[in-house]
This record gives sequence, C-alpha cells and structure tokens, in this order.
Amino acid sequence: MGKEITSRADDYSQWYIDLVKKADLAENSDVRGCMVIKPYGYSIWEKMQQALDKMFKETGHVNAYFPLFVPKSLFEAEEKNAEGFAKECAIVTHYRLKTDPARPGKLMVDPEAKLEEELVVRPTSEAIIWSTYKKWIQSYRDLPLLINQWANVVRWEMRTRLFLRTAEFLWQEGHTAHATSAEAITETKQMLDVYAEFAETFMAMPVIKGKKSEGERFPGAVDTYCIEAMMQDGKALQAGTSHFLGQNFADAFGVQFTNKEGKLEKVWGTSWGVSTRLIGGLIMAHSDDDGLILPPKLAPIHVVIIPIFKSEEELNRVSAKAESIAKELRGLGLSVKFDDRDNLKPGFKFAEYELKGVPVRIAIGPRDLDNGTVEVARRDTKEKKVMQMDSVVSEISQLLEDIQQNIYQKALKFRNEKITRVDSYDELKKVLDEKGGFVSAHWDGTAETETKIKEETKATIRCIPLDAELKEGKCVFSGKPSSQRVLFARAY
RNA sequence: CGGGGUGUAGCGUAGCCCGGUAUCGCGCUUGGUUUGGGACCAAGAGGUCGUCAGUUCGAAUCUGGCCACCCCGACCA
Repeated sequence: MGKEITSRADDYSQWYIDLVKKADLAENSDVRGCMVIKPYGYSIWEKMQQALDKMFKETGHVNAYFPLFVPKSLFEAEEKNAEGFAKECAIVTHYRLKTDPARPGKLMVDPEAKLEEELVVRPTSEAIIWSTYKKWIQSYRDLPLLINQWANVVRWEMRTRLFLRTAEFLWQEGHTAHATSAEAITETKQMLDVYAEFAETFMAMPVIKGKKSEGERFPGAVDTYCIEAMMQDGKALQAGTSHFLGQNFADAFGVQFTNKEGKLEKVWGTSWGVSTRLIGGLIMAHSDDDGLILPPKLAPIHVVIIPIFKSEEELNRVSAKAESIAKELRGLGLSVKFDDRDNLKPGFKFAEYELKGVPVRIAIGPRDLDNGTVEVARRDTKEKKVMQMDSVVSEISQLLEDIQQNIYQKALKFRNEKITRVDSYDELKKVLDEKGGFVSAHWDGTAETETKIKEETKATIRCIPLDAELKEGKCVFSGKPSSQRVLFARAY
C-alpha cells in the first residue's frame, strides 16, 4: 500500500531514487539533466544555506553576486581551468528568436542575431570574478578580499542523478584574494575546516579532510583540499572542496597590488564550494528502508503532532491540547506541524512522516487526555515512549539533541568500520570488491600508478588525509617508497 | 557518447508476438461508515497509448527517425 521504497539491499541506486521522489525532495524536469527541487527538498537546502552563510560571515566573508554568463575570451584566460571545463560547457550564441516562416506558430533562432562573442554559462565563476577583482584591487590595503556568492552553475553532464550530479546545480562559491601565499593557504584550510564542521555538526556526517592528488585536483588550482564522506553502500562522496589557487588567476587576469614597500606584487587566491550535492550525501549517509532520516539541525519539520480520534468531538478535545503543545514547542524555536487531516488514518500518517524523516512524532489521543500523557516516537531508532504531558515540551529539546548525536555516532561507527588498511595490491582489490569503503594504502605519489589503479579497480585516490601519521612504506602497486598512506575508494 | 532495457490516466501496470481506439490496482472526487501502525463500502471523473512520420479500410499493437528515463561503461562536484 501507499509508497513502497525499494530496499537498500535489493537495489541501492533505486532506493536512493525512490527516497528522493517519494519524500518529495526533487523530481526530474522537462529539461534534460536538470531537476526540480521541490519545497521539502528546497527547505533542507535553505537550512544548509543558513548555517553555512552564518559560518562564512563569522569568518569575515561577505556575499555578492556575479553574472551567469562569462564571455569566452575571459573564460579561456586561465588555460588549465578553461580546458578542465571545456567539455561540459553550455554556450549562448544568439540573443533573439523569431517566428519560423516554415512552421506557423513556431519559433526559430534568428540567424541575424548572432552574438559577437559567445557567452559561456558559468561552470564556476573564477574567470568573471578575477577579471572583476583586477578593477577592485590596487593596494595591499584592498586585501584580503573575502567574497562568497550563492549561485547556480551549469556543467553539461552526460549522466545525471538527482542531487548528486545534475546539469544545473545550486552551490556557493567563495573567492578570496590575499597579499601572501601563507595567508591564502591559511584561508584555504580554514574554509576546509568550516566545511568539515558543518558536515559533522549539522549534517551529522563524518568526513575525512585531505588533499587531492594531482590527478584529482581542480584545474587551475595549485592545491585542492576536500572533505570526503562515506555512503552506506561503501562508496565515497566528495562533499566539499577548497582550493589554493596560488597566483594562477592573478597571472591570467593581471591582478596586482602595491605592497607596503611600494612594489607591485601578484595576488594570491583561493576558492571553495559546496553544492546541493550535500543533500544527496545527507540522504545516503543516514536514511533507511523506511525513508529519510534527517538530522534535527537540518530537518524542515522537527516535530509532527498526530491526533488520534474517533469523533469530531474527540478531535476537538485532542486538537486543543495538541495546539497548546505545538505553541510551546514553537516558542523554543522548533518547527512543528500539527496534522489534523481527517481523511487519513494515524498509521498512514506515521508512515508518511517516517518517509519524510521528521525526527520526532507526538501522538495524542483520548486515552492520553485521560492519563495526562502523550506518545513520543523518534525517527532514528523507531523507539516509542509514553511521556507525561507536563514534561514533554521540556524533554523534546534534549531528545532532538540526542537524535542529532545518535545519527552522527552511528554514521561515524559505520565510516570507521569502512576504513581498511592494506599492504598489497591483491588485498586492495579484494577489499574494494568485497567490502567497499576507504582503503588505506601506500602510494608512490606518481600519476602513472594512480591511473593504472583507477583503470584496473575503478577506485580513485579520494584524498591524502591531513591528519594521517607520516610513516614510511612501500607503494602497494609499484613497491616504490611512499611517505604516507592515502585513501582509495570507488566514488560518486 | 558506446552497449542493453523501458515508455499505456497523477503513480504502478495488462494488452503488443497473432492490427479492429484500452485492463487492473493505488491515488483523486462525492456520500456514508471508520480512525492508538499504511481503513472499508457505494457511485463517479480522468487516457491524442512518449513523439513524429510510414504501412493499412483501420495502429497501443507492424516499420523507421527522434525524445525521455533506467542499468552498465567513458567523463565529472
């Protein structure tokens, strides 16, 4: 009956798709590769935005907005960056339609209205932003420039998956300019820490901070740092990136400043971003076969109250109590929904809010009114508890906090169990095939080895962990010396 | 973009081989009975069978092009 979800064991990808669609997060649109983010899904994004935006502001950043379109000549100025994205760019070539003389009532591109210069729809905004920064930066007193923008970007992907990879997606991109290399590197790492803290504190999703290998690095960056998360199917998900751009974009766009000694110097840059992909990660990190499990800190609805009644008279009595509890909970800053629809049975509603991942459910019926109690159920463990009506409001905040902690601990335990140390190539392949997850192994640091391993196992180097111990070893593939272990995994 | 599959009402489907304008379930509407884990009865509404063309007296059904989605590769956040 109702909304059946494919189980994770049967078909993990289908389970994911079922969840996204049936929990009303998003759906495919009439535009190839683009999704419609539905209100429930978008409100999760809004929660993420609010938390991140606050953290960006607290670290001194301000928001601005740059254009969607990038003139091709600007786009190609930083060659590596341009080449990296060239294969997946949408391009605007014309600025006008006209009625088609051959097909009445239809429109055609007006060949007379060709643009002098094509416009690239931004796959990322470094080019347009650095060409602007050139005008804004003259002196060391103009630095650092710490700007973020919330925007959509377009990357023409061949194969798309809701939230995880779509042709258009929403994100934020921070772009900062600094007087020194050290300051830019500090900024890069600071923002990586911000992302890690957000992932763990708000999303309840443990992440590993690391540096990308040369092969996985952002085109145009000197160093790319990332946070990597582990999904329940044993595949890794890159959840955020922070790039140290060196002077690459300053070079490309001629961004210089006069230092205290009156000499011209080139500016140092960073960029960093997270996207709506995080919503995909959130789903795959916690949810189960009954539906979403949302961390309270990002849940659009914290508490749903479901009345149980036989008659309209009973509904009225139950509603009065429910409304007063809802009001008190809202007073604590919680988002509360009272679902008094009379055409659905309570059991149906229970299942529906479980599907949508609402962390706490309160049921109130006539029996509770007599006993002065309510039934409280938590989504993460499915536990039900009868609580005294007088104390329920004061207990809910703690319960939400417990849920937040519990799902983080559960995800952490799972993630840690999915890290396997290996010392041979056979073991590496065996673990990837049989267990999945991160495989910690020595690597000789060469792109050749990385490529070969990728070709043979489909696993990539997710990152060189930042907090790993530096211990000498031998590369599992080539046997050459290695200074530390790196994490391999198959990834989204 | 290469290989495979699917497309019939909001959703899931039968019919297709063997041409004669469509089946069932869920959902929806109305009325009634229900309501502590996915209610039931009755009456109703809803479909250019993905799309365009071809074959035919006649196409959901046969043929071809195109589009979308799913799975597996290549590419990627």
